[in-house]
Amino acid sequence: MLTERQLLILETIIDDFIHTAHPIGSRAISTKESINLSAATVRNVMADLEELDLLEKTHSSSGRIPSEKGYRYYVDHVISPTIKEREINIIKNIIQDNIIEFEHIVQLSAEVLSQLTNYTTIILGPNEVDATLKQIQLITLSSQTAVAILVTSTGHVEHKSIPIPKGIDVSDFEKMVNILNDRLVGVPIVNLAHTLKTEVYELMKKHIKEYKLMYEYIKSVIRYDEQAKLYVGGQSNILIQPEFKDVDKIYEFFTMLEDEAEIIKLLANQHDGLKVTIGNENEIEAIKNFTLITSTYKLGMNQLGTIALLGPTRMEYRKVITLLKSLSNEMTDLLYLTLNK
Amino acid sequence: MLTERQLLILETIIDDFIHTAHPIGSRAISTKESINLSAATVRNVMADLEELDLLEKTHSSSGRIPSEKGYRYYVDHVISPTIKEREINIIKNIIQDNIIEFEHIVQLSAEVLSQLTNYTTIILGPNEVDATLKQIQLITLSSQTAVAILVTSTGHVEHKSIPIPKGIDVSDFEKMVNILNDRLVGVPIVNLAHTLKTEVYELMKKHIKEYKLMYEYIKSVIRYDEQAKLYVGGQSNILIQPEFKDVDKIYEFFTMLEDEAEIIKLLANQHDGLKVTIGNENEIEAIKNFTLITSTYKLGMNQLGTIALLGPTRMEYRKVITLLKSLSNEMTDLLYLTLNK
DNA sequence: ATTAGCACTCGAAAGTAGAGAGTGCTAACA
DNA sequence: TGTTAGCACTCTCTACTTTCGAGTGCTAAT
Repeated sequence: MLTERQLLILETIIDDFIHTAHPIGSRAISTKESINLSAATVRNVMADLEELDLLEKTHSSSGRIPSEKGYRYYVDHVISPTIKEREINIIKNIIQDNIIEFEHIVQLSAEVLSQLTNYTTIILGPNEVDATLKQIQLITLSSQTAVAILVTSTGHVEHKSIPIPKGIDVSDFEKMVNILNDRLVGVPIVNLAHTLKTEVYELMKKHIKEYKLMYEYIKSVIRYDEQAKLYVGGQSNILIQPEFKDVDKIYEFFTMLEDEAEIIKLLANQHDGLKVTIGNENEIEAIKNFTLITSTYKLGMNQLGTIALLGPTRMEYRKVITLLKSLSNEMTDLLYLTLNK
Repeated sequence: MLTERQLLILETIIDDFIHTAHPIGSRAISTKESINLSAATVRNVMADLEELDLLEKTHSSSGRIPSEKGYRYYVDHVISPTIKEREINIIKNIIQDNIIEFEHIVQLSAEVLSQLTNYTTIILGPNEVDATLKQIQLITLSSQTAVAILVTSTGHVEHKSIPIPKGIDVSDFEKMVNILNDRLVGVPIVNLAHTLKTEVYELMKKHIKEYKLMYEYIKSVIRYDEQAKLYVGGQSNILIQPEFKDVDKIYEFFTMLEDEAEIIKLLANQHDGLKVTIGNENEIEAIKNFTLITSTYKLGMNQLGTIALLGPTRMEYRKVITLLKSLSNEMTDLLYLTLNK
């Protein structure tokens, strides 16, 4: 357990470093209003904190910077969320003024969040595992092309244009749509293929001429795109941070962001609530120099998605955590309001 | 008009510079197999080409680099598209193996193009000005929320989730959908609002209880999102280019890419066919250091979209132009095949 | 326990020197 | 007359050195 003095100095150093990105010396701390100690005394405390692995030096005679453990301590013990009403209101207003389209809200939130924080925002869109099929439609555009549209109970719309194989009679299409709507509506998205095989196939045999061909066709239609919607906002913000002087680092960062599969994996596994992962605590190699803060937003009992902020370990934790918490609450409320009443 | 020798040397210098990004000296040119001249002679020719503003020096005793005018000359006079079958086949195969969803094809093409060229690809999706409404649907998710789905004749699907205002009777919804499908199908997308007002409004008066409320509601539904689909691929590729040593430049570039409105403006105004815009020929300040190559792809008579490549003025023009031409042809063919037969 | 003083360390910035690539010009050559 | 070899000159790039200052740890005094 740290003494009060140690805690005060640790906090002051981290706060300072978060804003300057330069190592903090003992003199700079001792001149602070809140601290009535000489530089020498501060040096002693700093040495203690270094002994505890909460601070580091970049070289033998440099000032101190926080270690990852230091940040962790700071996040766990020091931060008392000071709510910045102004910024939260910005988000509230923007969201409420734009109740138009669900996915639009998510995107917008990402942008606003990124602007307010100057970090990169990643939003993993609604996870549809619990959704059921609300309606399915096949619309023929020409004798050779059709558009398939699937609507889920959560209001998500999936569509594909697919060429109609030769041999399938257009008149069979309507029959088919009726059968599908009769049998598949209400079925969980993830079970569609299975239900098609067990329940619908026999029916098709009776009513559809080229039922084998049609079956293969429908199978490809309902193959639900597992791929979650990913939205990344404010990528360029990361370039403002002074730790990105190096083009190699920038390249690494952007390449990482382009690997959607990896990011989805990263975000999909987050548990409920807010989580801060600092530096090497991250499992993915490419972001071991970053801090990732994730927060989930929900609809009723079903987890829907994840909002994340990605920035240097030197992050404005206080501000960011407050904002993120408030945003995911706001979105949860809003989605609940929009979709569930 | 340039002499044959001048042309040869200009071409050789540009070719070289495109790959090395370093100023080219006279000796380097004279040792080339294709050139049987001494360095001194080459120097004389180079001085002539500089006089013509086709080459530049970075400082008084440096080698030469192409000027923007030089690139322009190179693009207009020198390039004889040497088709790289291998790369074109890569694109062909990828496109043909994935005839699933129209927008998917566009995205995929952007990715492949970016990988093959190492530049940033921007694709401006289908411009739907000539499309007509194929079908409209309103699906109620709950007593308070509905999803509206619009399908166009080109197979484009637009959807929105919209809260149902209090006062609208759910039973009126079906009537409404019937009226809409009866009267709006076949109407050009851009005229929907007008037709709704002139033709549908009167009908609504007769059949719908809260027709005023419903009218406002439907109006918001059919407000077609003009916003074209923009897809940017391979952003990080630009970082490979040696001219991007400078973080400021990188920042400028990415900020520009994030300004979608600006980019859409840039690409939407392109005429048919392939167009190369070098450096200061670009109207937008932020890309005056870049070359933009655009190519349109079409469906029948209607222009559909624009594919663009953005890279340093030192660009592999030969390769890029060939690829882009072939890709837009390929996409034109494919879309024609998919949507129009 | 706290602080002032001091010698020491290290990195960042500025200055210096030399090497190398390239040019333009002149004079010789085919 | 067009081409080439030779040479002095220019400018950048790199490596090395020097200097400066911020910061530390230790010791001794308060």
